[in-house]
Amino acid sequence: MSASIKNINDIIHGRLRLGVMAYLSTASPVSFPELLKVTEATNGNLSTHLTKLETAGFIHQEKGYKGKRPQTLVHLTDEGRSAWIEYLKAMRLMLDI
Amino acid sequence: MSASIKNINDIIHGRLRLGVMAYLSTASPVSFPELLKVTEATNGNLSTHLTKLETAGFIHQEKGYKGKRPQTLVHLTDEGRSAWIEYLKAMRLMLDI
DNA sequence: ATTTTTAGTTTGTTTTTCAAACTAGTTTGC
DNA sequence: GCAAACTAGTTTGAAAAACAAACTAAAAAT
Repeated sequence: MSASIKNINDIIHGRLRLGVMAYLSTASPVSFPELLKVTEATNGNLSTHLTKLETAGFIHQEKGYKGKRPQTLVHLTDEGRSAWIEYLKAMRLMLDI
Repeated sequence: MSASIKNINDIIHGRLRLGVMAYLSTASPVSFPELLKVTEATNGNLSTHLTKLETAGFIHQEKGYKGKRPQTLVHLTDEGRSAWIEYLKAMRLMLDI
């Protein structure tokens, strides 16, 4: 079947996580606050979904400091980039675009 | 923001419902059993999601008979087609494809 | 006539999503 | 210098969604 939903990665497909991945695919690393802005998510929600993406191995959260303030930099991993490319392929097929 | 996840219709975006809508966009009406086959969903799951799509006004379930057996034909509504087109637009933008 | 198959729906559990509340430290205003 | 407000997140509990097992109901097959 050409339009198989089986090939859609559910970790990436979730609405907020999709936004994060799409953004990271063009800009990585990105700070937590910047992701907050572009996704318009709440802190808690973003935090949870980043954890999920990290557990899946698609991103890495680098905990550091910017001056004296803590700052988390979110990196797209190689695995994440591969998964993203696969996701795009699957969606193109499914959506016929 | 160009890649806003806000524009992604959540009713359509759900994995199984996305499969249903994608299929219906190229073939409507379609019988319940055929949808079962192409989506590889369980009956209960498909039934639930069709109800959700119908409540949203995106499909219509025509309950009729094929010979003596009951047969549900699932139609994409005009509203459903519009929503699908919007969804495609939003995804193209988001995925940059 | 009993078993199997078709065509679904209902229901209860599991998973996911979400945002309010919380922690911890920093900067700013008085 | 200290109280208030802000930054940067995490934890947690409630609500929603997903899922499949169990059920209903009728037809077809044996």
